[in-house]
Amino acid sequence: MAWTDDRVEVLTKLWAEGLSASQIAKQLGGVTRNAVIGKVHRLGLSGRAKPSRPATIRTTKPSAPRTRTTARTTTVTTPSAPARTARQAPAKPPTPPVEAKPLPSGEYATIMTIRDHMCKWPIGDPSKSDFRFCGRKTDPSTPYCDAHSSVAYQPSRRRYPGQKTLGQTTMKHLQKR
DNA sequence: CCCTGATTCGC
DNA sequence: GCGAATCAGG
Repeated sequence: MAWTDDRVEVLTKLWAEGLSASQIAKQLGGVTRNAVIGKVHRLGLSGRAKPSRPATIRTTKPSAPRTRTTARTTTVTTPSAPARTARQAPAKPPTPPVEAKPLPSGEYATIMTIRDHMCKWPIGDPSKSDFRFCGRKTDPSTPYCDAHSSVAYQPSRRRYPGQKTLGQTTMKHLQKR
């Protein structure tokens, strides 16, 4: 399929809107995302919202030795006691009553800012960069705030027949895979 | 493994 | 000019 003027127009528009190449390709139809990207480059509009990102320097030369110019240790100033790793995902066996809610105050705790007495309920995907902790105030005895404690330690309502419900005796349920 | 864009190069 | 193949990264 040829790049007609109006198709290019659509491409340009969608690209400017921030759609991904594959999405644009899907919408245009008849082209792959590679085609879209290729066209985008040929049109000279490769980087759209590039806040201070001159160009992703890429040594793409099969025969060219790669010069690794890395080594950049981020200096981290951790106040005091390092936050213990908050593990254990929500774990929704029978019924996930409440999902993790962001802070009402709009604040979030990151792995950097989490401290003692801050709720360590995970919010988001730990593998993502937007991973946060609840961060609300907690009792000294619990890693979670009230709301999240009630979720985390919820006594399994309906257990299998023959098994008694065990209240909140599960402080140390490790999750293994 | 899914996705993203970037680049190369034969067509 | 085009875009598949490939690469590099998230």
